Amino acid sequence: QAALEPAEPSWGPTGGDKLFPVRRISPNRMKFTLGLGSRAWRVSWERATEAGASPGAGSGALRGGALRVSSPRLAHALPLCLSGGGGARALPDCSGPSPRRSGARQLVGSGAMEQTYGEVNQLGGVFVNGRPLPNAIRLRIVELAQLGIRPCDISRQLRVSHGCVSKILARYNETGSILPGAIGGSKPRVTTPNVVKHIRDYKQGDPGIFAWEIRDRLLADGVCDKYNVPSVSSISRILRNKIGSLAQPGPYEASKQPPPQPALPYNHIYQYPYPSPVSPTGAKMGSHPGVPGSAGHVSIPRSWPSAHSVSNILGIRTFMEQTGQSWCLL
DNA sequence: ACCGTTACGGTTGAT
DNA sequence: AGATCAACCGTAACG
Repeated sequence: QAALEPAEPSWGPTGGDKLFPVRRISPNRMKFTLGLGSRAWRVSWERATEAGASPGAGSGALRGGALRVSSPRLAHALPLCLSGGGGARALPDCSGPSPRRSGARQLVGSGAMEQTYGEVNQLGGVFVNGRPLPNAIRLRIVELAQLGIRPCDISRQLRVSHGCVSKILARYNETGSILPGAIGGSKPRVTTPNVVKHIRDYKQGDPGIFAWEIRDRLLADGVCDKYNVPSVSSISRILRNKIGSLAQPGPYEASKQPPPQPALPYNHIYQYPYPSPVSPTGAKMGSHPGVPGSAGHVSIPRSWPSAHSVSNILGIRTFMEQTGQSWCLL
C-alpha cells in the first residue's frame, strides 16, 4: 500500500476538456515517485500486473511470467519492458520513462536519484502516461473479452480505463493484433529518386501536365501505389524545387546512390504471430482472422521487426522456433 | 450502467 | 546536441 502513496501528489490540472476549460485531476489519479532501487516500485507494478495477469487463475502463461519483475535493479533497467530485444524501431511496450525527456522528472539529490514511474488511475490501476499498457495486460483484456466478460467488467477487473479497454478491443477486432502502434519516428519519404525521375519524365513529355495528372500517372504506371503516392502538393513542390527548369538532372539523383527503400511499406501490418488463433493460455481467440497466413489483414499502420512479436515479447515459443526455423516478416 | 469518442498531457524516434 | 514534428499512448470526461 505504501507503494501507492504518492511522495508528492500531483493535484494540478491535467488539461482541459470539451466543456470544462480546466479538468481537475481525480484525487485517485496521482503520480508517485519512488527512489531507485526501492522495493516499492516492484510491489506497485506487481499489484498492477496481478490485476491483469492473475485473477481467474487459468492464465498460466501470464502468471508470474514475463511481466513479473522480481529484482528492483532489474526493474530499474527495464521498468515495464517485456523484452530486451533490439531493433530499429522502438519497442512500444517499454514503458519506462526515457532518460531524454523524463530527465526533468529525475531528481538527483543527496546521492539518491528519484524517478517518477507512473500514475494511478481512478480505478487504482498503475499506468505510465504516454506509454502503452504492458502486453500482458493487453492480452488479458482480449482474453477476457473472448470469454464473454463485458468490457466494463474487464475495465474494473484489470483497473484499466474503459476507454482503453474499448480501444484495445476495437483494434484487436479490426486487426487481430493486441499490440500498440509504433510510437515515434517519421514516415518514409515517398518522393524517392525514382519517383522524382518519373515526375520529371512526365513533365518533360508534357510540360503542361498538371500535378494531379502526374499523380494519376504515377499510380497508373505502378510507380507508386495508393499508400505511397506523393500528394499533389508534394508533386508541385518537386516540380518547383527539384525539376524547375527541366534542363539538368537535379543533384538529387545525379550521382547519388538512392537511399534504400524502407523494407516495409508504411502501412505494413503487424500480425499477431500466433500459429493458430489460440492464445498462449489456451483460450480460444475467437474466429478472428488476424493470425499469420490471413492475407489482406492490413490495418495497423507501421510495424516492428519480428523480434518484437508478442510471442517473443512474452517469451512464448513460436511455431517457427519450435520447428527450428527463423522467421521474418520481411 | 454502459460504451464510443475525444481533448489532453505525455513519450518516442526520425528528421 | 538539441529542436521540431508527427506518430502513438492511456486517462478522464462527455454524450
